[in-house]
Parts: sequence; C-alpha cells; structure tokens
Amino acid sequence: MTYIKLLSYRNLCGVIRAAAKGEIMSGPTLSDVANAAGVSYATADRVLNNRGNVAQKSINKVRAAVERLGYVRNVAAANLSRKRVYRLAFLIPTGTNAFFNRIRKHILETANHLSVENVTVEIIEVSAFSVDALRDCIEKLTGNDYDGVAIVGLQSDQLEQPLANLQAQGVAVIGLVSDLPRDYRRAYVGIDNNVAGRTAARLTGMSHAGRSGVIQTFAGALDARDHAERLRGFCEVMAADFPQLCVLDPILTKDDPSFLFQATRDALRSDAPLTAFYNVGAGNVGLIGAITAAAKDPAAQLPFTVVHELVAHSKQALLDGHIDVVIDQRADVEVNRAFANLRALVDGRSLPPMPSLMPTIYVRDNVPADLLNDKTEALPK
Amino acid sequence: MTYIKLLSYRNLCGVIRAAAKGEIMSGPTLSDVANAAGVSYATADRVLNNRGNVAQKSINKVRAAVERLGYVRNVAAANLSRKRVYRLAFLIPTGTNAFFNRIRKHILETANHLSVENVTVEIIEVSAFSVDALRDCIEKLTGNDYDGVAIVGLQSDQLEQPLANLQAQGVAVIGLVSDLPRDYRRAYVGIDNNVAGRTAARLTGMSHAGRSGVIQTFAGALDARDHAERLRGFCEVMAADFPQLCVLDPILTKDDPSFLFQATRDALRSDAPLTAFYNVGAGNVGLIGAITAAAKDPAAQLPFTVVHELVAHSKQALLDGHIDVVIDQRADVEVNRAFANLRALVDGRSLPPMPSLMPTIYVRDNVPADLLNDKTEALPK
DNA sequence: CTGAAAGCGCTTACAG
DNA sequence: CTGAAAGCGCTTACAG
Repeated sequence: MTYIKLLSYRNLCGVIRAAAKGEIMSGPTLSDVANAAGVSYATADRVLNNRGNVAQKSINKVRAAVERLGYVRNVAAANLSRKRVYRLAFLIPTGTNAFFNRIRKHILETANHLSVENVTVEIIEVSAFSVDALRDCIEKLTGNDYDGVAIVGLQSDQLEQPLANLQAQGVAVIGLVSDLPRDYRRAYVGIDNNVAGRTAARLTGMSHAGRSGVIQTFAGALDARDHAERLRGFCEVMAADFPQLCVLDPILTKDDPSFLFQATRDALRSDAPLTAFYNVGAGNVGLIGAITAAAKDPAAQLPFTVVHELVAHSKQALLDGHIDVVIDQRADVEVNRAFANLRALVDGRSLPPMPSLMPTIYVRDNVPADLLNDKTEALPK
Repeated sequence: MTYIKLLSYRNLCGVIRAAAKGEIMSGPTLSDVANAAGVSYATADRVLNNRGNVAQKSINKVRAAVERLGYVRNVAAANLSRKRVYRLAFLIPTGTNAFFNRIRKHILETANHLSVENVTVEIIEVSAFSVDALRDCIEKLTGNDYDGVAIVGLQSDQLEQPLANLQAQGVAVIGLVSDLPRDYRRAYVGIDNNVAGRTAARLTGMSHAGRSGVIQTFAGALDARDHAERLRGFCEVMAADFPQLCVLDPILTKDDPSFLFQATRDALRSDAPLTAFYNVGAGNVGLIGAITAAAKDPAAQLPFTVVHELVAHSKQALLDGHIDVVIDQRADVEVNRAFANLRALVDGRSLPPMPSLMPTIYVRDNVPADLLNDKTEALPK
C-alpha cells in the first residue's frame, strides 16, 4: 500500500483517474542545508562529502539539517562542477569466442553513445579461465585510476585480496557474465546458470512427451563454474521429473569445435540411438557441423538438441531445424546493465531498480532478424 | 570495422591489450562555438535551439562552427540551467488486470527512484479497448503541458489527429505494450505478438513429439490487435510445421475468468480428448481453475497448456505442473525502457541503443522466486 | 577548522 | 537582430 502515499487523485477526463507524484519538483539545495545548519556552503559540502577537517559540532548540525530537509544532492550539478569523467574498464576473456565478440561489440557501441556523457571505456583482455592471469591483471589495474570495472570473473580466493585492494581505492567493481567472489564485488550482472540448465532440462523433457530416451551431454570443463552449474541444474530436473530419460555423463570438450565435431559424429552413429543432446559449453560450430552432416540423410532421426548462446551459426542451425533450442544470455542487455550499474556506483547512487536477467529461450520462430554478423568461430578442418 | 577507429592499443598487463576511447573527455563548449563563429554566446545558443530572431548570416556561421568543432551540447548542464522537470504521463487501461497491476507498480517504483532527477509521472487510466475513451483522453492531454506520454495504444485512425495535435505541442509520444498508429508515435515499447504466437506454437508442437493432437485456442476478442497477432502466428507455424496437429477455432472469452472457467471445463470433458490449450488473452484465473479441478483426478491426462503473462496465479499453476509454459512480456523491462525512451526524446537526444524486447518464456524451472504478490484477478463464484 | 569566490556548460531575462 | 550578466546546484582552490 505504500504507493498510495505517492498519489493524489484528480479527475482528468471522464472515466479517468490521475495519480501525480508529490511536489518534489525542486527539493532543498545545499545552500538551504547550509542556512538551516547555520554554517557556510563550503562546510556543508565538506560534511556531505566526508572531506574531513570539520568540527564534530558542525557535522552534527549539517547532518541534522540534511535529515530535516530531506536533502538529496543533485548528481548532475555535482558532476558538471567537477568536470566528471567516468573511466570504466571491462575485463573480458581474450579470443574469438563468438559470444564475447558480441559483448565486445556492444561495449563499444554503448561507449560510443555514452562518450557524450563523458564516459570513457577500455576493454582489457585476459586469457580465459586462468586465475593467475586474472589475478595479475586485477593487480595491474590497481593504481590505474579507474572509476569502475566490470570483470568476467572466476571463483577463486586468489582474487580476493587484489579485488579488495582495488575497491579500497574507490573503484567500483562488478562481476559480468561469470561472477567474482561474492563479497568482493558490488554487483553481478549475468544469468543464473543453474536455472538455465534446469530450463534446458524441462524443454528437453517436454520434447519426449512421456517417451523414454537417452541424452548425451557435453561440457567444456567441469571446473568452469557456469558449465558445472548448468549441468547440475539439468541433471536435477531430469532426475526429479523425467525418470524415464537417461542422462549420460558429459563428454568434456574444452569448448574445442573440432573435438566436438568428432564427438558428436560418433554419438550420432552409436548403436543405442540418442534422443537428445545438451551442450552446456561453447564450441557449437563443431556440434552443429556434425548434426548438419547427419541431416543430409533424409531418413535420419535427429536428436532434440539444446545449446547455449545465440550467435550466427547457432541461429542458422535453429532456422534449418538442425537444433531445437538455444538458451541465450543477452549480451546487449548485460552490457547495458553493466554500464548502468557502474555509473550508479561511481556516482554513489543506489543501484537503479533492475529486472533480473532471464536466460532467453530461442526456438526457430523467435530468433531476431537483426542478429549481427558475428565473426563466427571457425571450424578448422 | 568502424570500431577499430575508436581504439588505441597499448600494453597493460602481459597478455593483455587495452582499447581506449579517444580523448573526447572535454569536447568543445558553446562558448568555443560562439568564438569560432565570431558571435556572442547568446546568439550561438539561439541558433542551436532554434529560438529564431537570428540573422541568416549568423545562423550559417554558427552551424559551420558546430560542424567544424563537432560540438554536442551538454544536456546535463542545459537541464540544470533550465531547472528542467520532466512531466511524464502513462495512459493505461483501467481495471484489475494482473498484468497492468504489474505495469502500474513498476511505473510507481521507477518514478520514485527518478524523482531525484526531477521526473514527475502521472498514471492516467482509460477504459480498456475503447477507441472513443482513448481518443477523448488523448485530446484532454493536449494543452496539459506534458513533456512525454506513454500510451497503451489501439489501432485506429481516429487516434491520428489527436496524436498529431499532441506531438505538435512538443510532447514526446510512445506506444507501450500495444502500439499506436505507426506514424503518430516516436517509438514503440513492447513485444512482437506474432513472434510470441509462433513461439507458443513451436513449443506446443515440440511437446507432441511427432504425435497427432487437437488444440483448443482461446482469445479475448479478435479485434484486439495483440490477441489477433498471437493467434495468427500460432496458426502459421502449426500449418507449416505441425500438420498432424489440428487447431480448433478460438473460443472468444472477452478475457472473462468465469467464462473461461466454464469453457475450459467443458473442453476438458469433450469426447475427443484435447492435447493442448493456448490462450492468447487474459482471464487465466478461470482457465487455470478448471485445469486444477481436473487435475484432482490422478488419472487425468492434462493438455499441454500455454498462456500469456506471468502473474501470481499463472506462476503457481506452472509450479504445480498444471500448465506448461507462460509467455511473458516483462512489465519491469518495458517500464524501464519507456522511461529511458521518454527522457531521451524529451531531451532531444537520439534513442539510446536498446536491445529488442523478447517475450520471455517461463517453464516450471525458471520462474523468478521474487515475483511480486500481484493483486490477483479474482475468479468470481 | 571555516568561509567567500570563481567556475562547470548552459539558459533566461533584460537592455540595447 | 545581438550581447552582457545573472543564475542553475554543486566543487574546488584559496585565504583566513
């Protein structure tokens, strides 16, 4: 009912009711606060920004005035005055992974749009899945005078100290796509991978319509947190709700397209026919290549296939009917949100209310027409 | 390749490459422009804001200087100076529809957060599906001094003139959830309902795993554009890819829960057993009530059921396994975006790059835990 | 520890 | 048609 307080009803047009926010149009300013507190402008400013060198007595008076007047500082004016520049950095895995190509692309686009608002961004690439490299990089960041950084993280306590140091310098740190240790970042922008895996299981289960079946799973590596979580979610739901489906142990692929190609081809030829594939990792070019080859035989019964991340080749496979579902984390949405969070944090504002990120489920019929021409991962050989 | 231009590479840490945006940190200011053009500050301002009363010669000089220097005005400073207040309004259908309760709730939340930035919002309720009421309301809006309005629209040329008048006064108008006539609004925030319907069809088709079946559809009214589009999308995919499934003509429900309850109950008892339900409209409390009743018989074979909009009761039914899929438009995301668009438009900025809105697909396993306690539509009787 | 003053980039009367 | 000046709400030297 709290929102009722915000409303004042009035008649606008016939059947219509209008709710108007109260008259907060011009709140109190710093000078109002200073006056009320009986101190100077500068002193009021000092206590508000904790610049120190203020008598406790003055601090108290100002705090009281702020409280009483409900003062809230005008961030835009502050930034104007300070000639604020937001120096942001994104730490993302190096390489040609199609998903991170999308991330990169969106970062650059957004940065371009935001340059007008004095935000500056650097993309820093770290070799993937290496705690050592990531730690080194975070250490090198310290003292580099960033205002905020978004990091595609790893779970390792080796990262804790460097992250603590970074934050101690006043740098806002958030996890992106793959989280950092919880207590060492201010926010996480990414999907819940356990939920993603569970969703994959539900759809795969549905596709069997009560029949029995055998499912082959694939993963890059089980110590990659997102892969492990997806797989776990998948197995949980299968065990609970689809006992007639048998989930085989994952084939570990290191996300290598060539390896996936061969593994998939072999799986398709196995005697006991498989009814579904689920790859929690990357390297889908290989998996798709093998399925596409098999699809040339018109009599072939293709397994129900679920993969992650919508990129050029997975989209095409969806349209061709060679795979059935792509579970995607929207790179564009994530990047948007990372910027919004970082800016709010840097401004010292509270995080804007943001809808939780849901994995997007793509089937043949809802893939966006405008999918960028990703530089696709090439399938060697 | 355009983005390469934005980058300058430098070594940051070992394997790492950094891409830094150019030195746009402090672009030219209005006074730079005025100097370059050889006119006064005030004159430069006049031409930039088209305030008139400027010699053509001055206009030319200023335009040239702007071009040459790449001047772009600092919106924050302008707003500060002008003591800008954003007066926004949302026109949404009246009533207790659970989906619009969510919309309302998010509008209020966001407004609350944005009051600090001097945005003021009014929610205006119009009786649903009535072109006349909507037209009247838009007319009454004119002259009310709004900066921007978001309207849950209808398709009717009766709306065109009022909308044109409104925009002629400098009011930014966008369509929300259901679009307005294309040329009479600046943007549309909502999902593609044809795609939503196609997606429903794909999932329903998948759930039959090649078996034949009979599908009962429900719609509020076929002259509601979103309903019609969903149904059309659904039928298109069914016809093309699932010829073994028979789609019955829709039962028209006026979104009335009681009616839906009875219609669903009857359908569940029909001689030829139905294998799936798809309701493109609202009133799901009724549909779910009937299914839940049927589910009491443990031998009952429930049809595969797809409905729209995740609200308290549809979420519960999903968790109970009484329905299978909910296709949702994220009210929170839509509201967020409506605000962002409106503010950009009011500021005369270009629309921020925004990811297209995808219908979110919920199954039992990915419903958010934190779903608000919607005031649920009550099922009378 | 405190205050008066200039300035951030713009807009808005006001006086020519 | 044009310009000088004050002011938006804040921060930052600078001088006590």
